Amino acid sequence: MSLRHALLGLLVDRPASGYDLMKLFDTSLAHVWPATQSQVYGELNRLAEAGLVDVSAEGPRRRKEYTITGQGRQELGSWLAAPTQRQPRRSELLLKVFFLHLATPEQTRAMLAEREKRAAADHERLAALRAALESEEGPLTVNGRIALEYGLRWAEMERDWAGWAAAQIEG
Amino acid sequence: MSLRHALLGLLVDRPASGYDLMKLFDTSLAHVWPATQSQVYGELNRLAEAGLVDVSAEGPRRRKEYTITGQGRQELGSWLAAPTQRQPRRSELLLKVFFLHLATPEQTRAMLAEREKRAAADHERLAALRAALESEEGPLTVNGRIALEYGLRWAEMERDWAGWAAAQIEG
DNA sequence: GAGGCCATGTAACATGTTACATGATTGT
DNA sequence: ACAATCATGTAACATGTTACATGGCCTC
Repeated sequence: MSLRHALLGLLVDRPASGYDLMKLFDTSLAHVWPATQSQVYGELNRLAEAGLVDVSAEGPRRRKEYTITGQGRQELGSWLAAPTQRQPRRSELLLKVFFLHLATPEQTRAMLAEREKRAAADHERLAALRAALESEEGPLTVNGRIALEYGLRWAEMERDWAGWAAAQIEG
Repeated sequence: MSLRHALLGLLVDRPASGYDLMKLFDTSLAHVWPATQSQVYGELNRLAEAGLVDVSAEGPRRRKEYTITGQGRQELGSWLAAPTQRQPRRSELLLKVFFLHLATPEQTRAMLAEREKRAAADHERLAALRAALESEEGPLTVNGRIALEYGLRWAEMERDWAGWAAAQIEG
């Protein structure tokens, strides 16, 4: 149900239409919580039905502008305060690791090397981004920096793990 | 489509019924690729229809025993060799981080502290498991150790990140 | 007047969850 | 005979993806 909270969170800043929100999903939220058009428009209707947002204005081209309600803010607040499960419960990578004995050592090492390469590339990309952000000011970038750091540390972890894992493979 | 590959992988070892496979999902694959009964039975029927498995025997209580076919092995092999995307594309944690400015510094620090605590607990649990596994022998545990190490490093990363992030919050 | 952007939606499909339905066989 | 376990499935719902449908408005 987090698409719902993502929409509510975006609507706190200012009222917006589904179209506006879609653009925000495609830009700022693209790497954190991607969403499709159908999802956004559908969820906005459900949100309005549930009283968490209101249609505050109608504009040209059937434009509907949504505003978050008090009930919506409350829902968002309790979501933010609630603890979050750690987890991608399903990992295709680890599933492959589970079946490693079904491939040759060469195949396995190649797979892990590929993974290491990708993680290293991601790490470099994010490190460059962090360097670029360091010169910028403003409280708006604090969140971004914290999220970025997560991605950076994760890529680093995975890169190192893949290297270590390849060394464990015998033969 | 990885449920399909998980089933094929399990069937390489030996033929099995849906019931047998469910038990394997609940034990060995529980943390890597959980699956429900409905999914397993449904996918097995689809797999048989696609010719990737055969019903090799029928037993008491309508038991159907499935065996992987040559085509099934081929499908499994190419899946194992193919590169895997890095990714949980959606992260509820990072979504909350994105909206951190909507909560008070106290709430934010509490949320991050909770996360740190959970990651630390997971880390300890896995470290104990690794220690227990160290005394065991056999090539069957190599995979398990590699997967375990991933979880361990991830928990460590998250624990440290949460501590660092909490320190970034002002006020 | 034509092309591009604004704007909202529906339909079909894939995957996964939860709950329910049904019954056979085995061991005590 | 009764309970536990074996065994397979269906139905309803939630979430997400892809493709398609429809049309208004603005600028050149």
